Formats: sequence, structure tokens, C-alpha cells
Amino acid sequence: MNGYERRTELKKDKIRSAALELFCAYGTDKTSINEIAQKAGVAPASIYNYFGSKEEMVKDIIINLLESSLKAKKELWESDRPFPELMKRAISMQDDFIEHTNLDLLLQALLNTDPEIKKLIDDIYKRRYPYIVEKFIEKGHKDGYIRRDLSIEAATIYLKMYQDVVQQPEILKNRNKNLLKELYDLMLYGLAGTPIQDKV
Amino acid sequence: MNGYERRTELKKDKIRSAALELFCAYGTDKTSINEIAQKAGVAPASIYNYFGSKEEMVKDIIINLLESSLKAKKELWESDRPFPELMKRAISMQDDFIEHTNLDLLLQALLNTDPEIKKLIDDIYKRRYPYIVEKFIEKGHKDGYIRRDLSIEAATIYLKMYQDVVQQPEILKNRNKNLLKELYDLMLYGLAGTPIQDKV
Amino acid sequence: MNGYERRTELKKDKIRSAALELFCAYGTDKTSINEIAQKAGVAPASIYNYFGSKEEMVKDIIINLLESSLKAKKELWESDRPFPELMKRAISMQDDFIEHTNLDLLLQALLNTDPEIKKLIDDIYKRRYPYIVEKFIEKGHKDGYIRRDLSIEAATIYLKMYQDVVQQPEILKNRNKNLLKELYDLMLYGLAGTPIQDKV
Amino acid sequence: MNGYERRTELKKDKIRSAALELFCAYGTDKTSINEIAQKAGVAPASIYNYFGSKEEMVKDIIINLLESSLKAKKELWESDRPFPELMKRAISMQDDFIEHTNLDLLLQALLNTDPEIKKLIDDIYKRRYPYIVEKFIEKGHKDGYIRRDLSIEAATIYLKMYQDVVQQPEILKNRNKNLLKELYDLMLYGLAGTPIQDKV
DNA sequence: AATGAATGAGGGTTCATTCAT
DNA sequence: GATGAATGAACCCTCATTCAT
Repeated sequence: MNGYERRTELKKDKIRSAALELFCAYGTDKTSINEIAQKAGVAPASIYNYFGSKEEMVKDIIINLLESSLKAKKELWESDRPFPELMKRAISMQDDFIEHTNLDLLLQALLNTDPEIKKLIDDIYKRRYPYIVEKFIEKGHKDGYIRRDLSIEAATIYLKMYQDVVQQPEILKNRNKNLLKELYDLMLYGLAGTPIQDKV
Repeated sequence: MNGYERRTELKKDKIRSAALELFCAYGTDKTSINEIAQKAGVAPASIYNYFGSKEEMVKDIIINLLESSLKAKKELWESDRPFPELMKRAISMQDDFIEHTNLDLLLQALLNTDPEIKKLIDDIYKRRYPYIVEKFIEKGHKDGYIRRDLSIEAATIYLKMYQDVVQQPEILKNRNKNLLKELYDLMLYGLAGTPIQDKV
Repeated sequence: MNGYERRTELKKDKIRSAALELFCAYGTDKTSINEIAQKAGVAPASIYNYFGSKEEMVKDIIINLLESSLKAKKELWESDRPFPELMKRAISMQDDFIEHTNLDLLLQALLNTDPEIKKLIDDIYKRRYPYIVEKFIEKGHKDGYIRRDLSIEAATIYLKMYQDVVQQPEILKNRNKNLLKELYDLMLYGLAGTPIQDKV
Repeated sequence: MNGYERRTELKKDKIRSAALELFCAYGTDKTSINEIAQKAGVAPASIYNYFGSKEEMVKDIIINLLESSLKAKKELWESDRPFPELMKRAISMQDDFIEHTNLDLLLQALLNTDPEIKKLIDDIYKRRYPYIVEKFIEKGHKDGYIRRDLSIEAATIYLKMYQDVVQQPEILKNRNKNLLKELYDLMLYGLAGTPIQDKV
């Protein structure tokens, strides 16, 4: 990557981050190319030079986000840390995207309109993400934290659920140690609970 | 209610349902008044006669939905059914809104723009909904299904999480008995699980 | 006029006065039939029963106003009061329309769009109003308050100016030297005039 | 001013003059952006690029007109020409705006709706215009064309009247006896005046 | 490569007007 | 005769996109 390309990539990233911020604050629809251009300090026409169209830019940004998020999870769950720590970290991981909490909104809206995104999401949530979860569960089995009769499918949903919920701004804002700990207990032992000796 | 008013209310409902369907499919922004009007079989201007503006129409629909959903939950959880059945029904309740699965997304998007909606949501999720959950948990305690050291706060989040998740189209579409049952088990006993005798 | 007709005429007048008030406050364009109807306490459709269309209603009201205003002036200037009092009263006469000072606006806007109004205005300001002014000036002559070398034309313009009546673009366009000079004389020496040596 | 800016300014002026012509013919309300755009030979959207909104365009045009008109008067009355010529010219000055004779109507209509315009008008007619008139009268005094007992206030009103400038309803409302008497005196005896025995 | 200017397409909204009741 | 409901046409305005510079 020579100097020109590097500068181009830098500008693209500036546009990407400006756009993402606005998207999360107002949604992709209510964010105009002009606003993004102004916030990024470029001319609107330049965005078209870089990304082709607004739709493609949105896709580019979403894919970027999904891939990096997935990569982080994969790295975490393939690491050698003890199981309870993995769980704790997994739940809290989205800290990196603390200001991007509306990602799901972006996704949902696009799922119904863009087939390419739909394919990517499907690929992620039906193939790659389950694969990671499988690894996670295997470790849970091995370490004795997850009962053996639990299907990958159910576990995937369950985990995703937890991650989505802990992303919610209110929870993050009011987050007190006890609440998070309770949620964590619920995750392991459910409503009925099994007040076994807490290992965490 | 005379003839005029009855017809008006019928048309309003027709508009409401047409709008809701489109909103959930494409989001409120990408749904134009023209589309709604066409789908509902009325003139665009009529929508303004009924609702005043697009924004007010959105609010009207959302509030309608929230109130009726809350009412249904309240009725369910205040009923005299045994606890496990309550849980099962609560999880499956949104069947009625099987095609309205993006409600949360609508809400999220509106939370950032409309203060009136924000106030309503706050009222529901900080006052009325917790109150209902409290009743539900009391019953769980009494019947021995919920351990006594669980806070209302954590339980509220946990339950809401379950209801949101089970609303997801993929789960509903692929729903097989086993998956739902597994989720239900997870709800009660968590990942670690306590394969006590299943009472459900 | 029987009971029915009397009630009809009453309602029409109610509409007329409501409309006039709104017209003067906001202009005819920015005043909607619905507003008028509401202010007059009738249904919008009723206005159509009475007046046929908005345009016709506006015409009706304007003509009403012009005729009554002209009639008042005619009565005043044909009365037997001494000349100075006539003048004073003429200047102050628009008291009746103190809140209708935007009448000119209504007229001007209509002059360019409605030929019927144009014809009426022409009739008034080229035939009937000059006739009245002529009478007025004759009286001025006879009583020694107006010098004899003043043309009806100039006097008419002068009076109109004072009374804040329609400002006519045509006059400015067709302006001839004598007319301008007369206006200039009036400006310097007034109606009574002091035919001193002209220095211009 | 580079090429871009020069062309922009040219187009803006083209739009301004097209708009002004239509405004004077039909009023600002009855003139649509589409009409203006067509007459100016640009796309409707371009007008928004230039002026932001219809309202702002109207303000821009009005302010433009008022300022240039005021500037012309100021220059005239501060010039060294003999008094009678000044008067003659002042009366004839609006030649430049011979096709803009409805300016006053535009102003009146806007006075009731736009506070910024109201402030400008107030500034002009309560501060800047009277100042100019004062200079004019001083010259009239010095040259012996205006009797010394004439108030600035009355002279201002008188001149405005002659020049067909804004007719202010407030004046009529706040009318006090002296002011009216002065106006009446002016009407009878003109600027030069003939202090004959007052018969009124 | 970068951008200022221009615009076509479409959105929300208003309102004079009609029509069935 | 009076009215509530319904609407077509037109309006102001936005914005993704293109193009000449």
C-alpha cells in the first residue's frame, strides 16, 4: 500500500466512522450524504468516488462492523482462559461498540431490503457464529459448566440473547455490579437456580 | 357510536394495520404515506384527516400496540393458572403479533426522536411492566419455581429478553418443539442446568 | 324576505365577517375555507352552498366592502356640511375599517387575477369615484377652499393618496408632465394653494 | 470572486428578478417555486440550494429592494442639488421600480408574518428614514421652501405618503390631535404653507 | 482525484372542492 | 338545506446522484 492508497484508506475510514456515528444516532434513512460528507470533511461527491452509492457505503460499513465483531468473539472463545471468565467477557465484550448500540436496527432494516446483506447475515448466524459457539460449548462441557444435553442451536440463541440484552443502553448506564452478577447467575442456573457454590 | 363514527373507526383500523405491516417490513422511514394509503385503499389525504401527520400516526399505532400487548400480559399473569403454564404461555404469547416482530426496532428508533413515546415507554418499563413482573415472581416464589434471592430488576430483564428472543422470525419459523422446550429449560435452569424432574 | 331567507342572510353575514377578519389578518391565500367555517360556526360545505366557491366568496366580500365604502363617501361629500369638516371627516373616515386596513392587499391581489373585479374597480375609480370627487371639488371651489386651477384628475389622486386607497400602477405609467407638475404643486402649496411664482 | 461564485451570483440575480416580477404580479403566496424556477430557467431544487427556503428567498429579495431603495434616496437627499429639484426627483424616483409598484403590498403582507422583516422595517422607518428626512427638511428650511413650524414626524409621514411607501396602520391607531391637525394643514397649505387664518 | 453546482424523483402535507348521508 | 367524510391537485421541500470544472 503506497502513500496514495494509504491516504485514500484513511479518508474512507474517516467517512466510515462519521457515517456510523450518524447512522446510530438517527438511522441510515434520516442521515443524508451531505451530513456525512460535512462531518467527514469531504465533498458529497467524494463519497460517491469512494463507495459508489449510499447503499453500498452502508453495506460496507455494516460488513466491516460484523466482521470485526465476529473476529473479536472468535479470538476470545478460542483463547485458553477458564470458562467462567470467557462467559463474563463475552457478555461484556461489546464495550468496544458501546456507542454503536443501535447496530441491530441497521441490520434489521437492511435484512428486508438487501439480499447481499441477508446472505452475509445468514452465513454468519447459520455457519460461522454457530461454529464459534460450538467451540465455546465444547469447552463448557469439558470444564463441567454446561450440561451435555444442550443443543448448539438453543445455546446460540441463548447466548446471543444475553449479548443483545446487555448491550441495551439502560442496563449499561445503570449497571451495578449486583445486576450484572444476577444476570450472570441466571445465565448459568436459570430462574429456579441452583445455589451451588459460586465459582466465579 | 353512530354510522359515521363506526365507519371512521373501521377505516382507521384498516389504515393502522396496513401501516403496521409496512412499518415492520421496511421501517417507518422507508414507508411512505402513499404506500400506506394504497395498501389501505384510501386517499393519502384521508390519512391526514384521521391522524394529522405521519408522526402522529406512528405514535398512535405504537401506543395502541404497546397498550394492548401490556394488557394481554397483565391478564395472563394475573390469572390463576399454574406457574409453569404461565411461563409457557408468556413465552409464546406474541403469536398474535407473529407478523409484527420488528416492534422493538420501531420502538428503539422512536425512542431517540419522540419524547412523548419515550415517556410512555419509560412509564411502561419502569412502572407498569415491573409491577406485573413482580406479581409473576411472587407467584413463582410461592409455587417454588423461582429462588427467593432474585431481584425484580434482573427478573424483568430476563423475562423481557426471553420474550424478545422468541419473537424472532427465524425461531418461530424453524420452531420445533425441542428447541422451544430447550429454551424453556434454559429459562428455568440455565446453562449449567439441574435436570430435576421436569414438571411441565 | 321571509324567515328562512332572513336566517340565510344572517348566516351569510356571519361567514362574511369571519372571512373578512381572517383575510385582513392573514390574506386570502393563507386563509382556508375550513378556518372560515370554523370561525363562522358552520360546516365548510355550507360555504359552498352559500357562495359557490372560495373565489366567488372573496369577490362577494370585496364588492360588498367597496360598495359600502363608496356609499359612505358619497353620502358624506353630498351632505351639506361645511367644506373643512368634510375634509376632516374624509381623512378620518376609514375609522370604520380601522381593522380592515389590509383591504388594499386584497384588492391588488385580485386586480391581477380576476377580470370581474378589475371591471368593478375600473368602474369605481374611473367613473363613480371621480364623479363624487367632482362634486366635492365643486363645493371646494364654491366655498373658496380650493383654487380653481386644480384638475379633477389631480384632486382625485391627491385625495386617494390621503385616504390610503388603492395605489394604481397605471397612473404612474401613464403619467404626463402636467399631472406630475400638478402633484408637485399640491405637495408644495396644498389644496388652498398660494400661486406664487413657480421656481421650479 | 472566482468563476463559480460569479456564475452563482448571476443565477441568484436571475432568480431574484424572476421572483420579484411574479411576486408583484400575483403576490408571494400565489407564486409557486416551480413558476419562479421555470421563469428563471433553473430547477426548483436549485432555488433551495441558493436561498434555503421560499421564506428566506422572499426575505432576501425584500431586504435587497429596501436597502437599495433607501440607499438611492439617501444619496439623492444628501446631494447638493437645489431643493425643488430634489423634491421633483424624490417623487419621480420610483421610476426604477416602475414594475415593482406592488412592493408595498408585499411588505404589508410580510409585516404580519415575519418578525425579522418587521424589525428591519422598523429600523428603516423609525431610525434611518427619519434621519434622511430630517436632512431633507433642514435643507428645505435653509432654502426657505419649508415653513419652520413643521414637525419631522408630520413631514416624514407626508413624504412617505407621496412616495407611496408603506402605509402604517399604527399611525392611524396612535393618532393624536396635533399630528392629525398637522396632516390636515399640510393637506390644505402644502409644504410651503400659507399661514392664512385657520378656518377649521 | 476532488468538488461545487444542478437536478429528477419522490416525500409529507394542505386545501378547495365534491358527494353521500 | 346542512354536514362529515373523502379526495385530486398542487405545494414546499429533501436528497441521492451526476457532471463539468
